[in-house]
Amino acid sequence: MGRQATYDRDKVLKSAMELFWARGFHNTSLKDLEGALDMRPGSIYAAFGSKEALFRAALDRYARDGRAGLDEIMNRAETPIAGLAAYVRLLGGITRRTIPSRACMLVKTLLEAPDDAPELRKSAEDMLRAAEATLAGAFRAARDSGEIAPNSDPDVLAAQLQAAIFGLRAYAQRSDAGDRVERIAEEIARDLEGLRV
Amino acid sequence: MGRQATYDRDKVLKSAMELFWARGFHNTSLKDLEGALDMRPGSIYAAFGSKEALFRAALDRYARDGRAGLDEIMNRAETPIAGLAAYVRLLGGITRRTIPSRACMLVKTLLEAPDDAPELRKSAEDMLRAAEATLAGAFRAARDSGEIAPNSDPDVLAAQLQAAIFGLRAYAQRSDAGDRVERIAEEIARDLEGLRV
DNA sequence: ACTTTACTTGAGCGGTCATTCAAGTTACTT
DNA sequence: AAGTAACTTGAATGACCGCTCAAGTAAAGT
Repeated sequence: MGRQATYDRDKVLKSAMELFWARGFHNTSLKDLEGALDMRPGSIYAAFGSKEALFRAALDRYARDGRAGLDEIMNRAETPIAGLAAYVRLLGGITRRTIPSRACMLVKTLLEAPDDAPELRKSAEDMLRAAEATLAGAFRAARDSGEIAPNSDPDVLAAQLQAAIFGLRAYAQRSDAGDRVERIAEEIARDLEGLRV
Repeated sequence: MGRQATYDRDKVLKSAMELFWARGFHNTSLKDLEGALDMRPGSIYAAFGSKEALFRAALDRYARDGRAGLDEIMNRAETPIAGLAAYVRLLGGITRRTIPSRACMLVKTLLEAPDDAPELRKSAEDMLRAAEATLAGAFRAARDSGEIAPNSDPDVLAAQLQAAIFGLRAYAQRSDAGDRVERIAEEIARDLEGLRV
C-alpha cells in the first residue's frame, strides 16, 4: 500500500455541498472549490473524477442529510400528520437559521439544469421523487391508521405538500421575506392538520 | 442623423428573455446570445451595455408580460377571487404549453443569484415584490367588496398565494410532473374560493 | 534502509468567457 | 453629390474555465 488520503472525504463533501448549495453548479468554479475543500485540482479529480461528479456526490449528501432530518422528526412524532406538520413548522423558522441557502438544493438544481444537460437534472429529479415517495408513505400510514380520511390519495397529498414546501423555501430565499415565511408555514401545517377526520 | 438600427428592439428582447429564461444567466454565453439575437457582440454591447444589463432588460420584459397576463384575467373575471382562481387554474395547464421554462424566471433568477451578486438578485426581488403587491391588491378588493371575510389580511394572503404559485411552477419543472400539476393547481384554486364568506 | 505504491502538487493545456474597438457600412442631412 | 452621424462587424484581448500529468512526497510493506 502507499499513503492514505490526507483529506476527510465526508468533510470535503460537506464543504462542496455547502458551496454548491449556495452558489449553484455553473456559478461555482474549480478555483472556488480548491479554496473550500483545501485541495488542489489534481487531488479533486483523483477523488471525484470531474466537477459534475463532485456536484452529484454533494447533491447526494444533501439528499441524505435531508432524509435523515425528516426521518428524525417523523420518528419523534406521535402520528404521521403530526410529524409532517412539525416538519413544516420547522421549515417556517428557516429564516432564523444560518445555512448556505434557504431554498432546497434539489430545486435549485432542477431549475438551473437546462433540458440539454440531462445528467444533473436527472439526479435532482430522482432525489425529489424519492423524497415525495417518503411523504406519500407518511400519508399512506396516516390513512391506514385512520388519522385521515380513508378516501385520501397519499400520492396527490404528497405532491401537494412537496409543491407547498418548494414554494415556502423559494419564498424564504427572498431577503425581504420577513415573518411571512413563518405564517405561510403555519398555514401549510394547519392545512395538514385539517386533513384529520 | 446616421443609420437607424436594423434590429427590432422588442423582438430582440423577447429572444433574449426566452434564452435567459430557459438557461439562466450563468449558463447563457454571449455566443448563445449572438445566435439567438442574430446580432454581433459589438451591436449587443452598443444596444444594452453588458450581458447583465441585457439580462435585466429581459427580466423586466418577462415581468411586464406576466403582469399583462394577470391583468387580463383579472379584468375578465367577475370578482377578484374568481380572477385569482382562474389564474391559478390556467397555471395548472402549464405542462401543456410550450414555453422556455415552466418555472418562473423571477424565481429562477432569485435562486441562481448568490448573495454576492446583489444586482440581479435585487432586480428579481423588486419585481417579485411588485407582483405580490398586485395579488394583495386583489385580495384587498375582495375584502372591501365583501367577497372574503372582513378580517382577512390581504398581505398575508398574497404571500401565501405567491408561495403556492412558486411551488406549483417549480414542481411543474419536473419532467415527471404528470397530471399532478393540474391537481395541485385545482387545490390552490379551491382554497382561494374557500375564502369566500 | 530500501522499495513500492498511493496520494498531492501546481504549472500549464486548449478552450471559452465577457468585452472592446478600429474599420466598414448605411442612411439621413444638407 | 458630399458630408456626417449612427450603427454593424468580427478579430483581438486578457482573464478565467475545467482539466491533465509529470514530478514530488509520504507512508506502508519488506
